[in-house]
Amino acid sequence: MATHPGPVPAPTLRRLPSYLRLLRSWQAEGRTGVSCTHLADALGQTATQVRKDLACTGVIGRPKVGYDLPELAVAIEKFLGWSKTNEAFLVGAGHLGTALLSYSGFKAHGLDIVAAFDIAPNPRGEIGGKQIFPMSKLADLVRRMGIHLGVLAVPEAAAHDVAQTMIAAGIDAIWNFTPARLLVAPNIIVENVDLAQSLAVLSHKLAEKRAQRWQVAPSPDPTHT
Amino acid sequence: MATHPGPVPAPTLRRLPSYLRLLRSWQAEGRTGVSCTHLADALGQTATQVRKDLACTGVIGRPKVGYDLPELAVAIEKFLGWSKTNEAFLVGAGHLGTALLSYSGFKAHGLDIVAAFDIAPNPRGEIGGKQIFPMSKLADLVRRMGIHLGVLAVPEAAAHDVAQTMIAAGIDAIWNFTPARLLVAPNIIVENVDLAQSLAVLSHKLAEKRAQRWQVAPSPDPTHT
DNA sequence: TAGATTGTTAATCGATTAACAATC
DNA sequence: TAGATTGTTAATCGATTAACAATC
Repeated sequence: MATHPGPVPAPTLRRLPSYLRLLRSWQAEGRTGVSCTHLADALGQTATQVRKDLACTGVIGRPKVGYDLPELAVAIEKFLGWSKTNEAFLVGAGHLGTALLSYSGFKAHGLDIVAAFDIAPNPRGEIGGKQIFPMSKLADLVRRMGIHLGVLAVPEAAAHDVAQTMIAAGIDAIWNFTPARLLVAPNIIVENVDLAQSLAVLSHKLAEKRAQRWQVAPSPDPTHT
Repeated sequence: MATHPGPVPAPTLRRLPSYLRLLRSWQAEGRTGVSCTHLADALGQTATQVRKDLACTGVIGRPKVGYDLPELAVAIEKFLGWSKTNEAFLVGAGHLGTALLSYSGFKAHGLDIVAAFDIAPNPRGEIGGKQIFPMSKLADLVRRMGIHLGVLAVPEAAAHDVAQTMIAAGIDAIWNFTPARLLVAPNIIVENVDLAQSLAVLSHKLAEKRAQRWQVAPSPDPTHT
């Protein structure tokens, strides 16, 4: 490991999945090597940034040649913590919970939702091959199965109470799909999937575009008259 | 408007929804005024940052008093483009599409999904009160209803083709829930909801925590022996 | 009034980009 | 070899934080 570790910038962490995704798709096409320029071109970024981002994985590239593709892919996965599987419990088997339970792509990202909980579990008791338990069983099963991660997909009004229940049972980290901002102890990890944030960016851009459309016609450019 | 506009930093844009959310909840409790300190304390940020973020709304606060709460809330909504409703079509009425169609919270954020499309529309033809049409009707309805925004919730493999179909039909902006990175013309707005990115942050933190746990016991601190 | 809070300018911090020697 | 690409250091850029005069 050439570079001393140090804390990895959050933007780097958020870009790594896109590199990995591309590497895996190229690997499927039979490629065995890759350079920063390849990655940068495909993602609309600079080669320097890609190179710096990849440094945190500890993989050493060779001048003129680039990186060994499979080695790099494995190193990114390892760095992200995707080579070890995190078993998780999901709470809230509504529409969104059902979608998350049914999505098969998480296992490639080190996530395995092993069971779900709901105040009113569906009588058939199963979604996407995962069993649905009543909330009353949560604490006991968290302990017995040594679960550290909870996926929160309940209605907003229940978010805080359910999060407290999860934490009391021993859950360490919460992937929060509700709009609620959870107030938790500093040793608890919370990662919010905030659709409002995403909508803010999207609709502000849309509003700007709308404004531009109206601005073009009204005032004819004086330099051309 | 005291400050000249200029482009708003993206981080500011992403923080505005959290201010608005808090303001609305305080408004429901009957408060009528608010200071940057209140907001900052509640959100674990600095008052200076809140003040600078709010500047883009054009609302003027009064020293010692703070801001008029309803005025500020309305101004943020206006700035984000949430006071005008964007009508959208959703494509892909699977589990995730169903969840998005059924969620009632989007209307507060200027989004109204008015209909959905699928290659194999459910025979009952309706989810969350929204009609489901076959894909073949998409282009015609986009034009007739003047739709600018598409919500993409199809399987990854179909993402690119469906996006092209949307754009060809006249859609301007895509809220992309698939893991695919869409290659589109620069005038098309794409906002990705990237769960892999979110999982990267989450599982890297979990991996770090796991590593810390093992590092504590093995090497006893030499300064205490 | 005095103290709290504003708007804004200057200083700091962190991340991105550019430059470049080393090298396969 | 010559040219492309690496790892790393320095320069730039942008966002956050600190400082402070103005003021209700």
